[in-house]
Amino acid sequence: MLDLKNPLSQQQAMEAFFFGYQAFTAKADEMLERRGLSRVHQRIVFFIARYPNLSVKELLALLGVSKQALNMPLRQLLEMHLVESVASETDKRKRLLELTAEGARFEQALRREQVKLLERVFAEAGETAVNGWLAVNLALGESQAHTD
Amino acid sequence: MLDLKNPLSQQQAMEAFFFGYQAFTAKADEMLERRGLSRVHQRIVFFIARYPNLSVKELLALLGVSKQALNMPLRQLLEMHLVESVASETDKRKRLLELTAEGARFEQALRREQVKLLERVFAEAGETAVNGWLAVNLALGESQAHTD
DNA sequence: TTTTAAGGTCAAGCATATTGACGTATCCGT
DNA sequence: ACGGATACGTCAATATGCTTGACCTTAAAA
Repeated sequence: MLDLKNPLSQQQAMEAFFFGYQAFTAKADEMLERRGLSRVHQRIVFFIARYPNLSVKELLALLGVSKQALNMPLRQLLEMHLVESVASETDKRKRLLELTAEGARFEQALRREQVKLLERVFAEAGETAVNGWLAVNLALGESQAHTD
Repeated sequence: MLDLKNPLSQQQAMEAFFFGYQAFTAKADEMLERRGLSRVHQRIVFFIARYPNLSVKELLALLGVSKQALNMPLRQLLEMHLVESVASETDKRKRLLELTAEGARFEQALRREQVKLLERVFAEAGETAVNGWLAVNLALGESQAHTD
C-alpha cells in the first residue's frame, strides 16, 4: 500500500499522477490538434457544457487565465459556430456562453474518448479504486478552490 | 458512486482531475517561480532523483520533449550546480545525470510540499481512497506507457 | 572504416501567456 | 440624473516555451 513517509512511495505517487494526467489528456489533445485547436479550446467547451449559461467572467475564473488569453481561442470557437454568446436578460453587460449543436457534439466527442479510457481503467482497477481516485481528486481540488 | 454512463458524472470526474492536478502542482510552481525556474526544471530534478544516473536520452523520453527544449533548462540546472553530468564509464557518449547535494535538497523541498498536500487529503479521503487513486493513475499511465 | 548513436548548440518560427492601456456598454448607489 | 464600478472586447509589447531543421563533435558498432 501507499506509504507517504517513504520517499520512494512519494516519487511513485507523483510519477503516477504525472503520467496518468498525461495519458488522460493525450487522446483529446490529438483530436484537437487535427482541427487546429488546443487544450484551452477543450477547456472552454468543457466548462460551457458543464455550466450552461456561464458568463465570460466565470469562465475566466474557472480557467485561471487572463481575459486576453481567453480572447483568441474563444473568438475562434465563436467564429467556428461551436459556441454562442448571448447577452444576459437580467444584466446586459454579461455575455452568457452556450454550445451550439455542433459545439455540443464536438465537446462530447472529446469527452467520450477520455471517458473510454477511464472505463478501461475502471475495469482494470475496480470500482472501489475509481471511487477513491475521484474522492482524492475532489479533495485536492477543494484544497485549492478558494485561493483566489 | 461514480457512474461513467452518466454525462454529469463524467464531467464531474474530469473537472475533479483537472482541478486536482492543478492543486497538486500549484505550491511547487510557486516555489519554482520564486527561484526563476519553471515546472520543467522540477520534472528534470524529479526524474533524476527517481532514476539516478539517468542518461539524457532517457530523460528526454520521460519528459516527452525535444532535446532543444531540454537544453536550456538543463543547462541552467547545471550552471546552478543543482545537477551534475558525468560521462558514463561503459559508454562515453552518454552523460549520466545526478543531483548535487544542493540539488537533492531542492528536489526534496518541492516534493515535500506536494506530499504534505497529499497527506492532508489522505486524512480526509481515507487509505482505501488513496490506494484507489494511485491504482487508477498507475493504470492510466500504463495505458500510454508504450506509445512512443 | 563507414555508419550509427549520444549529446550539444544555433537559428527561425510559432503558439501561448503575460501586463498595460483604452474604449464601450451597462448597472448601481447616492 | 450623475459618477463610479463592472463586464467585455481589443490592440500592443513582451516573455517564454516549444517545435523543426541543420550542423558539429565524440564515441560506439557493424
